[in-house]
Amino acid sequence: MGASKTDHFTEKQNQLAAIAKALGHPARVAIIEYLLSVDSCICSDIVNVLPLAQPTVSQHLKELKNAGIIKGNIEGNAICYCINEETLSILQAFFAHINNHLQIKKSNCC
Amino acid sequence: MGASKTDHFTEKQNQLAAIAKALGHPARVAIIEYLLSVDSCICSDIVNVLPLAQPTVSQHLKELKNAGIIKGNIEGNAICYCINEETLSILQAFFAHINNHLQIKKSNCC
DNA sequence: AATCTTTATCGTAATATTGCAATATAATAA
DNA sequence: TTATTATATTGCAATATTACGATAAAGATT
Repeated sequence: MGASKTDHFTEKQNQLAAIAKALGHPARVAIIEYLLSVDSCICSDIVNVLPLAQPTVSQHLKELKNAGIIKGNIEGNAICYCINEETLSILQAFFAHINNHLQIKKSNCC
Repeated sequence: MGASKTDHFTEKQNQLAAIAKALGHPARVAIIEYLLSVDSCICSDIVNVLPLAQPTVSQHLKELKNAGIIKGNIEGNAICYCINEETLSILQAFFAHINNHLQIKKSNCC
């Protein structure tokens, strides 16, 4: 088929997968890292930083925005992008949950 | 094109993206959650738990294994899968890094 | 107004992913 | 040996992703 069977999974599972998926491209990781490295969150030169054409960068930004990982405000001529902590905290909570379980189990069969 | 331009990004960025990508499917999130819920890591019935055909589950397990998120040992007739903490800790470190930077900045322009 | 700058959208080609039936492999049980 | 059980592989169809040139949209500058 090609389409994921999202209906058969829980909302939480789909939500986690969607966030992880949005981070699942080096360009989008690079965008996040760049947003972190810049003092302000005005990022009008993000295209010049990435080794990709402007429409491609725009597409990646759109996906990060759709996943709720970044927020974008119109700031005159440019767009002001910054990281949405709330969304990333969902993934963080997932990892905390994993760690918690692994510590309880400590099953070293592998 | 369709292929990601991995050459133009750092190894770290590609590594983070690969791990996130592997988690970027609800079935694979469900597999991780199931591995956590089971006391032992002998998971011979993982196919019955997921709403997908056996070859599809096998494919998802392969991807998690390729990304280093799970480890699998042959255990007689079945396969013993369990979570690889090391790999997930890479993503955790990334999030810790993000949080650290966001706390330093506290730029609320969005 | 005319131009520049920045970002978004459209269209399209190349490639990747998802899912499953059919089949293969390999260890166990009868 | 002949099932049985558990997992992997192959092949293929449907769909999604990635990338970019061309073009559009919208505010800023001259």
